[in-house]
Amino acid sequence: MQDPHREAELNAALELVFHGYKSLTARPDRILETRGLQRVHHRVLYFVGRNPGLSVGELLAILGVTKQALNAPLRQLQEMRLVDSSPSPADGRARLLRLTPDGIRLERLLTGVQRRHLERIFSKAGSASEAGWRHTMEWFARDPG
Amino acid sequence: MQDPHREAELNAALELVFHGYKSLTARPDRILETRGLQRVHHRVLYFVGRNPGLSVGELLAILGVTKQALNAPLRQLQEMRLVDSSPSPADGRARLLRLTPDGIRLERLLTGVQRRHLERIFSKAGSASEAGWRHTMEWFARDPG
DNA sequence: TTACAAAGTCAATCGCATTGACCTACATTC
DNA sequence: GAATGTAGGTCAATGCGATTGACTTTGTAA
Repeated sequence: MQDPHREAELNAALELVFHGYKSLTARPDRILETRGLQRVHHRVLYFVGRNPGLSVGELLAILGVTKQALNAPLRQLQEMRLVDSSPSPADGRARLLRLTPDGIRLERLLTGVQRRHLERIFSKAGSASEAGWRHTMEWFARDPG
Repeated sequence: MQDPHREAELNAALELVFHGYKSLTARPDRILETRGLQRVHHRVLYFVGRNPGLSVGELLAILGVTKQALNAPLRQLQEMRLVDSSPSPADGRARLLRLTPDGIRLERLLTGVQRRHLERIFSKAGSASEAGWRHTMEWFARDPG
């Protein structure tokens, strides 16, 4: 990092990443708050919504948290009738998770806000820039850090 | 969001943002941990490093936290001789913050890891994709959410 | 039958933030 | 010069999301 101009460009890029993350979660967080829920509940709703019928253990692996961390929020979502669990026919120990109709509605509301936000940004940036954005972001997944 | 294919693309984009944020902080966090420091300390070092001589109140505004939240980490950084504060000549109430030589070294280590990470990704993606990425990300700053 | 695996729960602790209250030092205004 | 206001610092209580550790129940598999 000899070039001070390049260094400034990379600093700006860093701030763009942090700002992007923050602005994508701000709106859903406000909606969650009105229902007494937090970010973790959205994450659960999102992944259960994308993977209906997944087990608790699979969800833990996706979220990368301990079962103790998941316990309270998941129980709360079940008490609120947003998530439903039933024993697996294949393995009676495993509980398979799915969203209830209310859970589907809330998940669509929360994630919909985020998708519309991204859609708005992509449409302003243009499809060529979107392709470059996507191509760049995909390299993150290939870089262990 | 009628088009299921577009919806899946936007979901993928959402996950890319979250993953990018996580992977950019993972390495610095490991370095911080070896010194008994956390994310908040890096944020302070970064902004003091970019804006030497800024006041505590200005730093609070940039970070968007309360003075109580900043108090402990800032004191710790001063005790570790990474940040230095001195009364403003213009206004004796205000404390102006700057990094010490050790603070500059640690800040360059932490942020350097992140810049090299981004640089690696940009060089793999290519400069056209980088331009599209940047152009897209800049729209986040213009969108109130 | 014995051993292992999936899930759930209780307790203690930590990190990072909040609000509220209060203090000192210094500046500004009247 | 006195009163008021501002910058900063600190203590206490609290919330939330996470951790590790220990233990139980239920069901599967060797």
